Amino acid sequence: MSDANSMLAPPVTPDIAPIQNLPLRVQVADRLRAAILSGRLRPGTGLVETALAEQMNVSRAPIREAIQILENDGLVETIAYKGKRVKPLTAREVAETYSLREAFEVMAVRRILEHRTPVDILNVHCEAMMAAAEADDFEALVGADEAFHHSLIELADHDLLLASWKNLYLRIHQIMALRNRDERNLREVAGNHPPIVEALAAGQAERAITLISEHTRALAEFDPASIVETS
Amino acid sequence: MSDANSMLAPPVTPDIAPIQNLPLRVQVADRLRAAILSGRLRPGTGLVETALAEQMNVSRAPIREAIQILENDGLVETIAYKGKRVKPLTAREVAETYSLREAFEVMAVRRILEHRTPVDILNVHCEAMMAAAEADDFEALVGADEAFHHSLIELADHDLLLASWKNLYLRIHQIMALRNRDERNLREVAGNHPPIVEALAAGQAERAITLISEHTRALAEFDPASIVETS
DNA sequence: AAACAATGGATTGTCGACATTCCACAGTCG
DNA sequence: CGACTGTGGAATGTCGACAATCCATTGTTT
Repeated sequence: MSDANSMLAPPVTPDIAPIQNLPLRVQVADRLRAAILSGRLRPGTGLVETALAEQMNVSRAPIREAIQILENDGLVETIAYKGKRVKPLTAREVAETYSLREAFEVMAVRRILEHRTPVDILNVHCEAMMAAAEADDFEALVGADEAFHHSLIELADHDLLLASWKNLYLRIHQIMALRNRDERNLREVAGNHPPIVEALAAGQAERAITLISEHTRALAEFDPASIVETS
Repeated sequence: MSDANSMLAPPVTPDIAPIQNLPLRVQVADRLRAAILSGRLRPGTGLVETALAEQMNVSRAPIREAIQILENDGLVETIAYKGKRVKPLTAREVAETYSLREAFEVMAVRRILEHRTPVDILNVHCEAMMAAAEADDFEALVGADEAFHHSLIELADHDLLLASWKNLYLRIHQIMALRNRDERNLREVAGNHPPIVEALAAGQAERAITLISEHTRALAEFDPASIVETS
């Protein structure tokens, strides 16, 4: 039986997948977050603990904790003794979200240039975007775009910046899911990425910062008004 | 009885002060936060729910929620089924905290200049700092410094930036409480503020950005190594 | 003696029940 | 009619008890 290796060979048998036992609050939070980010739970929707608990067949405790997690994500707000609801999105918040994102991405670019970090990996994502645009695969295009920017922030080698950016990007996910996405414009904007990589690789600070700044602003200007909720 | 005014006159009677009934979790969170920010609860200290519940004479539920609030503040971390503890501070985290703060303050300065926002209010805090320095009142000096920067961010008129800055400043509080503060240097640094206000008032963009950037970096360079925890 | 299994303590995770608070709606008094 | 009062429902807030998990330590087997 002790055939050859002393270490356990990774059992790649697909049958018995790695059984994951996450706390209920995490499972609940993940589900609710996905629902919010996909737009299925629209801003303003009330979240009632007892109802959710019954629907998901768990007690209220994990529901409460899950909702608090989403509150930390900035996706839900609580009004004491009254109720919790998906945080409404005002036009102002949307604008602020994008402007803060711009600041984060500019900061990342600055750090990449200061440290002369290699940026080859960004080309991979650029190519993925091109391929997605060719294949008319809109979802893949959006995914590659996020991967590009995520990598950009990661290259800045700044954990706190990365965490802040991720948190902010949650809301960007939500915004993108809610508005009528104009596929043509987005496809245009996709073409902005390669020049950014070029400027970074060439160490052209001013140009890189200007490009990333304008790129982020372009993303913000799709339709900043189609989100506002009244109820 | 209906003496003169139709509206209820504000009963300034000091006897019956506005009784405030905050949720227990908030009271608990406030207390714990104060303890952490003041350095009484040092990084690495374990937080045991049952112990805290008994000490504070409440059940575990509000304790759990309070700790989760502190987790959102970035002051506490949880290891599932094992324990919760005050988040240890690494030298890297301290450096990242200050560099992100710099980015926030620079962003605020940029916005203030773009909108030509009047900055008179900042002079008030500058004067308060001078007075505190004269009177050798260290606590007041620190307080006025925070008030200055808080006002600076507020003038940027960007709610999301303000919220992010406040959250970040929590950790700066903690850091300042933990390290051996060098009063002389801080008093020197205090003198940096008036030129910033001047540059802002004069609309000198480059100068203002450079000044606020250098000022923030100076704050970071007190003693970036006296914090690290091992336990 | 070394490796493995089991047991116990400590801590968090989850549950169901009860308490508190707020709001809206009715009811009453002027 | 208008304003105040009270009552009910609905939601969150809090509680105490039990379950699940991890880790260290002990015991056992080879």
